[in-house]
Amino acid sequence: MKYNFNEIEAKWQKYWAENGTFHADNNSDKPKYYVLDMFPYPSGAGLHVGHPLGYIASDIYARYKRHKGFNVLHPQGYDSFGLPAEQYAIQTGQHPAITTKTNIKRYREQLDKIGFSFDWSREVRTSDPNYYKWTQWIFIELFNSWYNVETDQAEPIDTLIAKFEADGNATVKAVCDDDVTVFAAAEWKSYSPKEKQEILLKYRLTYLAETEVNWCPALGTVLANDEIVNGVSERGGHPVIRKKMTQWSMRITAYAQRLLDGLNSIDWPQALMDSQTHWIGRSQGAMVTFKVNGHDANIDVFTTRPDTIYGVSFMTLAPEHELVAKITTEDQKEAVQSYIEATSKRSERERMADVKTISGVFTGAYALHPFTGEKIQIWIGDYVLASYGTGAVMAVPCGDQRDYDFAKHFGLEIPNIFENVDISEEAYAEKEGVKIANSDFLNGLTYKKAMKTVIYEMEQRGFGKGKINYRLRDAVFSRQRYWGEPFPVYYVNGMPQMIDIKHLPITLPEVEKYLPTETGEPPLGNAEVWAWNTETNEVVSNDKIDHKTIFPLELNTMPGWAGSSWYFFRYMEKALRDEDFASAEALKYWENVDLYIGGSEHATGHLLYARFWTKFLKDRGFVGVDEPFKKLINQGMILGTSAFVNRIGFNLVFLGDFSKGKMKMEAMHGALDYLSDEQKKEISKLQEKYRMCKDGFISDDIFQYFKKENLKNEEGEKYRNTIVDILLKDVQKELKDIVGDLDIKIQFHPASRTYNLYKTHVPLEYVDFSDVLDWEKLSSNDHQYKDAIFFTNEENKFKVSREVEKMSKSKYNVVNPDDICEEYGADSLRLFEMFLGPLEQAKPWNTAGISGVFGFLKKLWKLYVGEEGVSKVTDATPTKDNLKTLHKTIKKVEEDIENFSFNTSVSTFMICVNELTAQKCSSRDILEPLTILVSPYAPHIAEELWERLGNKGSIATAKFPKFEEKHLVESSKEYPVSFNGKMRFKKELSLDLSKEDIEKIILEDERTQAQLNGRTPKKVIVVPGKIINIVG
RNA sequence: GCUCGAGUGGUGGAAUUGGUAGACACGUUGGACUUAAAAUCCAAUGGCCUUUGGGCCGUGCGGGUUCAAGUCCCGCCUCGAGUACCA
Repeated sequence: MKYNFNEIEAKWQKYWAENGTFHADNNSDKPKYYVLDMFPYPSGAGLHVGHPLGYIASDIYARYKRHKGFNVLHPQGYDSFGLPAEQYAIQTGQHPAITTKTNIKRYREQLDKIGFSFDWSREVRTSDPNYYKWTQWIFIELFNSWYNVETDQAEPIDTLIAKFEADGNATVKAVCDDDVTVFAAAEWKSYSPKEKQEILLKYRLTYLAETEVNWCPALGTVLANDEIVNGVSERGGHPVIRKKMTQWSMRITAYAQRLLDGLNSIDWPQALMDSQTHWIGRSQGAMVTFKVNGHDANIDVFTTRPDTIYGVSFMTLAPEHELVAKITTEDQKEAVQSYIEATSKRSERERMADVKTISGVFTGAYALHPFTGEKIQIWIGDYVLASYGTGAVMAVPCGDQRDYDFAKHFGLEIPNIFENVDISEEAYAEKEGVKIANSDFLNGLTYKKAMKTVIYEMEQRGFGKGKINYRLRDAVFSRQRYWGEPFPVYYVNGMPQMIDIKHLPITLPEVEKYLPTETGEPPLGNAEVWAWNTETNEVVSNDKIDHKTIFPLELNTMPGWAGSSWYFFRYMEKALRDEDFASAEALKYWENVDLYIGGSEHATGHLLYARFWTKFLKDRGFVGVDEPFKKLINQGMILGTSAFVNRIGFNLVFLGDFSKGKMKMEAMHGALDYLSDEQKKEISKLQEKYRMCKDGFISDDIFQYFKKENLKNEEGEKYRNTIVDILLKDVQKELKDIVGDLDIKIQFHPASRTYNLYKTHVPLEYVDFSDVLDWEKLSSNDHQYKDAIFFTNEENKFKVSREVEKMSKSKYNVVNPDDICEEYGADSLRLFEMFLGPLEQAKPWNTAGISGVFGFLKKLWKLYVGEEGVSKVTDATPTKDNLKTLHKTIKKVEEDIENFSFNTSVSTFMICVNELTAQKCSSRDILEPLTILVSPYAPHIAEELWERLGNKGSIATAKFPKFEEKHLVESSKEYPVSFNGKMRFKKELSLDLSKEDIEKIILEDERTQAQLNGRTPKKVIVVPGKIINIVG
């Protein structure tokens, strides 16, 4: 009987769904294990073969853990808020909720076909109001919290208010805005409620503040730092400018150190931890205050090298620095003004691309060196970033290359404060290996000692102190978008008010248009019913706003990362609840995610924010763990193999182009005068047509030849003319149909001597395995190729060229898993995706190899099932070889799964089945355990064979076979015998033999004698059980 | 520029603590079965030489350590990923 995968897979998928086979239990005697995938964004394009790679890996692990006796939680859901749904809505007017629902349905169908062991009963959708109710709840809790530095954790805001009431804020150690002023308890009590709220906002973990944000005009929204790549938006690649706006922010900086420390307790890829470490960017140094000469103003600078303070010869401020306007002298005003204007015009990207150009301007003002009291010039320059540190630097040109270059460029002094160091060419930026000189009390000290000494001195004298600075910025939390979580916030007198938790969720209002309003407000500005009635506690129509009991609601929505920052906790509960996001028992039982699999692109976004929220929830006692994901694996991207056609483009123009006034009269012989208007029109059409189809496509083999030989040489010229001739012939023929015998010549424009070569993606469906393009089908189906000319090779075939790149719709290189499931089955797809290579590695998709795993499954099937569907399995006692094969496989597969080396276990299965087939093994004692081994990888066929073996119910929790060493114990070994490290022959020897015995036997072997050819070996190395090496 | 990772047959990739390089597949070639195709099975398959015994070369390049190096050390080259004036 044939291996009928379609039938088997449908049967078992139905069985699993009907029996709830993979529903996890929150009470169990078994140890728990939580396996999670990064949940997908349900895009309109559906799943491609790259998506399931990580899901297959985690599914194998989840199924393996079930066999190993764990109570496994393996949920799945959808990150269903987001930009693409909204942009689709803008284009089509379709409500994002509807497109999202459609997309989710499609995703679910595709996922189900692959046979994942997901517990769908716990499904999460971030756009579901019953889910985002709790996202809103977390936001409120963040608002109602502050970060106490003394206890090093978040606390309810009430404890802060209590401190204010008792002692004012002087003794409070909190992470807060820089601009808080000191007040006493009495003052606090005298403040109006509004003043109190304004002060508290500076302490809250989520706060509303006017800050410089990344504004993306094209997307009409602000973006967080991690959403910007190379100075442009991650989505769409639009320019981003800096703009001052009032926005919600998350005080993630309060957690900088804990986010850094936490990395030591988790098992994540080094590269990922490195990028988080770098993103957080801890640097240790000092904050130093410089007085501005003649002004009542100070410039604070952060430096990692306070030891070089005597090398300071000027200061540089960012052009945006707030003091610039104040301190600039009358003489320099114009120069400074025009410099600031020039830099502000440059986009972030331009500034980054152009790091070599040194620019800056002197403000005319001077600072006073805190130790020497010397006057030092204050400059502005755009190499100083407003967003890092204090936006100002103390320039030490002898010790910092940027300061050095700046000083050189503007002819500033470069004092040397290092012993025996040449700074005539470049700065000396090393910390170690040098002693400080010309620095008063620091002379002769090394870096470490000088640091300690100078910080101590500065603290004593009161103009500086040791400080740790982080690169990490607070995260902007507002988005000017429609399709996101609405804030549970309304405004009274411009002050934000939280809606009481018991009235959540505040659901997204209906709007007519999803674009921002004309006044620049977010799309929620289009909502007509978007005001909060504080008496009835409901959302009411905007026209009722009276600012007494009915107030306007927040118009921004939350960013994409809000819903994904806590979803892993939601899965711990069986269903959505009214009273909490998950019960305390469920949270306690499941703790955190044991294994998390997903892409590395979330390194500084999702994975950082999720850690931040988890730590916050832990501080406030809502969850019991400090880190959300214990172990994390990044799956590599599956790349698509795109197909290109090479295009050679000529400028095909009529001599005498009367429509463009480019006529060459001598070529015309006045012939045009005889043309009727009708004919002129026809000729115009013809021109238009051939302007449109000025392309010749060249088969790749010919193209490669020309690339090598160049079209300009003689051979190339000949070919070029051939193309031209073919084109010409067509044009002439058509022209003749119009003008009859009139003498109108068609030629190529002189410009056609130049030609362009370029590539165009073609859909993969027109290309076969041997890269041959069905160009006839392509040109008849695809309008843009309708009039194209394809130049084929000698065999009259057209070959495309190939390139490996990221799968995307626009590149026509997307491969859909449904087709594979249909043709080879889900088990083949699963095995094949694993067999492609190591999980973490990026790899191109190439379907050619799928027949290998498919063939394996057929062989596996044939081991159990005979021609007529009769079971081949017998109760025969397994042979020694049978047992050896089985146990070898158990050992390897177990090791491989534990090491996430799924590709090698697929080969192990192949070897095992090949061997058992050769051994004609039919023994149940071998085949039954083998079924369990295969089950995590190819669950459908495993279930079917398990049933055919006479077992009742699912194989899912069958006990993983136990490896027994005794079956692998050998009495002899075929030793490789090497001479000077090169293997020459093999000899079967008993493992009982001593080193001496082995040496003796080997030296007596005639092949050894032949190799030695009379020489005496200098040395004989015998590693028992491994190798023999003879030197000499 | 900096940080990290990777370079192995025609292709994807194996190779435990330094111990038989190329497992397992794909592809290719030849063969069996078949009217034919598909499917299946068998054999060969790193390169070069060969008197058919075998020999030489071979894991990006150049050195080194070692009885033994894809694996360890030093210096380069190439590719990929991340990051980008971080004071």
